[in-house]
Amino acid sequence: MATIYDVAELAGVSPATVSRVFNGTNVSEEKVAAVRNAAEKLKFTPNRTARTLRRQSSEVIALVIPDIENPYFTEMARGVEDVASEAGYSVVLCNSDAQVEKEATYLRIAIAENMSGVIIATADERSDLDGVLATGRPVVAVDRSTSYDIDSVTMANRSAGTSATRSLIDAGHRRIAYIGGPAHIDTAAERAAGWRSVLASAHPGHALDELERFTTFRVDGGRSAMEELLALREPPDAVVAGNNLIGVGAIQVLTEHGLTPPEVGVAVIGSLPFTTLSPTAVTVVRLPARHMGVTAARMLLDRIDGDTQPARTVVLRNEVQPASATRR
Amino acid sequence: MATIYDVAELAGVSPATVSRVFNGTNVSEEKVAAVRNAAEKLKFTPNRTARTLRRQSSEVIALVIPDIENPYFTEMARGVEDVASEAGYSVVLCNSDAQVEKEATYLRIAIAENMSGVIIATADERSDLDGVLATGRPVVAVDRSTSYDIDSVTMANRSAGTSATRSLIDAGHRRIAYIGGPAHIDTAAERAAGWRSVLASAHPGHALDELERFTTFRVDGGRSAMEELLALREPPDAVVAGNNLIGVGAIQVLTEHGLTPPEVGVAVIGSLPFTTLSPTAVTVVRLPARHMGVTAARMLLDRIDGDTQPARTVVLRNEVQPASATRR
DNA sequence: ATGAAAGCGCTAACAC
DNA sequence: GTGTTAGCGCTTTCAT
Repeated sequence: MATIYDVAELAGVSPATVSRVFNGTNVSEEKVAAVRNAAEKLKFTPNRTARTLRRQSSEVIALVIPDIENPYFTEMARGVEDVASEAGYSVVLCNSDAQVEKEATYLRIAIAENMSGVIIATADERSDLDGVLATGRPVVAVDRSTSYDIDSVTMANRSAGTSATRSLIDAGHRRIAYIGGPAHIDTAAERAAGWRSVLASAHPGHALDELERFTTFRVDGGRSAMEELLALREPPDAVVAGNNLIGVGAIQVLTEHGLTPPEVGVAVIGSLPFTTLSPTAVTVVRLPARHMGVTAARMLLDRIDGDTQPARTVVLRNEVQPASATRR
Repeated sequence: MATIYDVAELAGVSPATVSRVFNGTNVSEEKVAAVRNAAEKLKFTPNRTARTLRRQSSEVIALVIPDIENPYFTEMARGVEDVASEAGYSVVLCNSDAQVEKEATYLRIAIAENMSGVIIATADERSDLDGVLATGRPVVAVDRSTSYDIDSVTMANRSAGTSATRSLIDAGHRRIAYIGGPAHIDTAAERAAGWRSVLASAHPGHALDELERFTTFRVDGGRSAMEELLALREPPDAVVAGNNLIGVGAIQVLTEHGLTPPEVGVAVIGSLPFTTLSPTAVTVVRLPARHMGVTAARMLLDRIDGDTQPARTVVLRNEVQPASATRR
């Protein structure tokens, strides 16, 4: 690989001049031309590692998410990527697999590679951001909030829970269960709280506990919880799914039991990825995944550019698409 | 951030010794202890950028895929990631969006960042690997083959096409259409060829052209092609979908027209991601996405370790799951 | 506007 | 086994 020294020699200038040409500072027209020419001839690509070492920062941001196979997060990733690459940054996708240890490893890498910032959907409430923050790098939390005083982009989780539940009530359902992600993740807890509050006021005095299930944010979680609910002496006549994958699992189980929605009512918090269901059968509370990614990326870039205002918290709205609505 | 010099000073040794401790070469027990101690105290993390610059290679591999939102590719990514991280490598996921230009940008970054290798599902037959290959970095092609003489992992695409089509014939369908990805992508062409050959021998003399559709490997591609097919004066009674997303799109349209499978027969090449359909309604030819990623990663690591044998071509088998089979 | 030179943090000869 | 030292390729003062 050619270096700036090779280019400098061929162009008859100093390495510093070559560097300047590639960084857009004051160089005379002729020299610029000479350098570009030489660079072309040698197929020169500036070595980013060297630049990063020298500059102590690289145009790379880390996006740490708990499940790369969940379309919700890949959609978010697209949002991040679009904004970032527009600004000349690359995005490194890191899959923490919802494990704090893996997450920690990736954060360490982000530091060690001099990345300029991190956008993270934390694995857990035990996620440790001390290390990154100590280096002064900006960190933006997405999807889930943290106990740190940092920028965060979340959405109206509680209201997502209430909207989903209400649409089921409006459709005439009475015994409405909730299946959500791990109770210790704030999004899951908030959505459950929304469900609970609606039911509490609709049917005061009814016991809700046996209708509430906390599981993983994955298809198998939705499946097993739905099986449990169906095995109840008095099964629910509707269910709120706490995220897209839980929704898929729940619907799978219902279908297998011959209870295809809307026979049993289903409201999903999150878009049904690649659904093949009739769009009228299920209520969907669409989450602003992409928008979230876009917003987080913008905030992070601001910080990278030196913005020092107090930590901002952005809460995005959701969009309910009741079971009766027409497609798109 | 602390450097090896800081650690060296605190531990009372030379920087070289610190480096040795972190790279597992011969150092006396006491010094190892002293260094680890000092490192701990200073919260020292080796700076990878510097190491990379010095070593001229980094423990990062690039995985370039055309659609990060397609579960097929994320599943593959998981396979790559698992093998890579086991071996101490990180994986950078790059989304080419099926555009040769974006792909080229990422390949340039891979070079400029001294990454040690690339696994790529090319965007196109015009994909240009000259640059990376010229640097001597190993490149492994996955999913799609290339015109370069490099390791590649693909699967039995033609036979996937024939299996899918046969299962439809076995189920009693006669007028079987095919919707596939862009004709210039080899996987799409091969799968179509499989379909064509089965029909040609089953119904010799029948015209196939009007039943064959090439579109994008995305949901909207499947949707529009299915709409076209249904608009035919003599619509098909079954369809082979060339990939998972096309399958989703086709099934969506069929459902919207009240033709829920198996009313119209559907065979999908690729797993239906997060399907909520009854598993008995649709034939699925499962593709070894994860296995493909695993294999490619192993091959790449071999090459990184200096393996110089001639380029290998691995073709993986698929697994047919006919419409009547039970789940999982 | 341009060049000389120092140095980012690490590793790998090379000496001892 | 351990220290000394010379770079890896780039950017950035500081002179000129």
